[in-house]
Amino acid sequence: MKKFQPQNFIAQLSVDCVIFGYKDKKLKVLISKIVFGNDFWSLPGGFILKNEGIDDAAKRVLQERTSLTDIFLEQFHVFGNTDRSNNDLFGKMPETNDETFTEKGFSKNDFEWLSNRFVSIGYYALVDIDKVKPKKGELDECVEWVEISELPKLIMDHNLIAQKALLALRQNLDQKLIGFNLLPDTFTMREVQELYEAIYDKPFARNNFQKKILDLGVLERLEKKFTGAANKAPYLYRFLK
Amino acid sequence: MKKFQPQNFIAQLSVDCVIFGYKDKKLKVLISKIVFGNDFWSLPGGFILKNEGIDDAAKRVLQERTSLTDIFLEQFHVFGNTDRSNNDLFGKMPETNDETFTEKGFSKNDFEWLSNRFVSIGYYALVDIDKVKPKKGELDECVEWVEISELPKLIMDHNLIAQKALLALRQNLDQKLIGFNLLPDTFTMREVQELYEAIYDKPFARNNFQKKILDLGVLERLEKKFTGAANKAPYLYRFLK
DNA sequence: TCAAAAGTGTTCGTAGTACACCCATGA
DNA sequence: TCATGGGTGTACTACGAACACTTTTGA
Repeated sequence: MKKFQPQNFIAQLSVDCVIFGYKDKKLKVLISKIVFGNDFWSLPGGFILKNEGIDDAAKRVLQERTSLTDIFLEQFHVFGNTDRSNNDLFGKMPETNDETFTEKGFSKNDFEWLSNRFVSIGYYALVDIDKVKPKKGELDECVEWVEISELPKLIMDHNLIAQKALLALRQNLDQKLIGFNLLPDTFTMREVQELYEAIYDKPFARNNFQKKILDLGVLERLEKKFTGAANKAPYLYRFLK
Repeated sequence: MKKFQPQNFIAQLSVDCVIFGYKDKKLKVLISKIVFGNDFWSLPGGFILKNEGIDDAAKRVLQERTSLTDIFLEQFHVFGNTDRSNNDLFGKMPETNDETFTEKGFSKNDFEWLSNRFVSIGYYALVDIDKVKPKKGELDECVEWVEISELPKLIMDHNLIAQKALLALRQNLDQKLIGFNLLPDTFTMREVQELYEAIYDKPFARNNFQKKILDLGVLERLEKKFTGAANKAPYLYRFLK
């Protein structure tokens, strides 16, 4: 079994990922409960190998949790306040509870390394939630999708990171046409609209929204989707390119 | 005299600043010739103290070069490819030319530290160029204002960093009203327009530009400025807040 | 025949663009 | 009186917002 080896990583520099998914008309974020302590939740994060690009490090973190390659991924902000340390969480642990961390294959040195102050590069990722089977990482107890508006208290400034990620997503959604990464391969116009409403947390006018999206010229209209409901069947669309 | 002490800094993490100034209708960037080697130019950069926020580190780098506090400053991108190292520049130097670096107060260890691979946080800053007396930093031979379109070859990916900074500046100019940081306290509308034209590298229609800027509601109209030229005297403006 | 939801068209107001005109200034 | 550059007004266009109307579907 592979062990966590801090000496392979750049010290005091980390990557934290805000992985967005969309389900049941809700925008969700993947969070993980960390393996030490009780009920500490965090964003999926990781460290950067000494000979690894930062984007590659983020991809590795994502792949570890989602098993997906080829994910839309973008850095959006660096968090570098001096109070960014896990000292409270990790630092005191060796004295208080020696057996819990040694039995999990971590040494005192590992804890000291982890309890340093870290500068963290924030990434956000957009995934088709149905293609993901969440998988826990090396330092995770478990991982879970949580609605963005119902995030629990996360460690350090991770709640702030998630908020900033949402703002970055909103800013880039229109100009970069990245929202379709959150949808399945085919979808109705209503589904696109509900996605946008979930992201911006505000309603859009149906007809104007349809016009705006179609005018982008990036959707292909496919056959109609008969839902069995007593109303006109909507078209299915596919994202081009 | 204070000596460069790598052990005080976070390893493999740096800050690079693109300091924008405006003069003679040209957008300029402050670059520095580094103290080692021949004719190696770089963006003003520095490192982050182990107990220093990243914004504070960038401020320190700026203050070192410009003697200004209270500068508009914003991170815009992290550069973290694996090929980001000064190995070519610093790594071979100890063997080839021992006396040049020791006489300047640097040790072999310093060079090894510097020749590592670095992840660098890019900041851009906007200053009133007339308020700046460029001052060289600890690792600088000299510093100089250079027109952005006439930058020489810089070390590593610093040319790319400067280009990305310009794009970030353009993106934020309108929505954040930051351009006035580049101008003196009072200015004419023509000067604002010429600044915008320098930044976007394209002409604007005079009347529409005036309307757009005044509609922002952030300028105060002062007395007229009589230049002695044979034409109507323009108003002077001041940026509010 | 009806309700529900989809698709499409029309109008209105605003913001940006292009064009035109007048004014102040000093030679 | 003239050239130069500054200030302002008007018409055209594009885009989004608000409103209205028609069509399809299965009960």
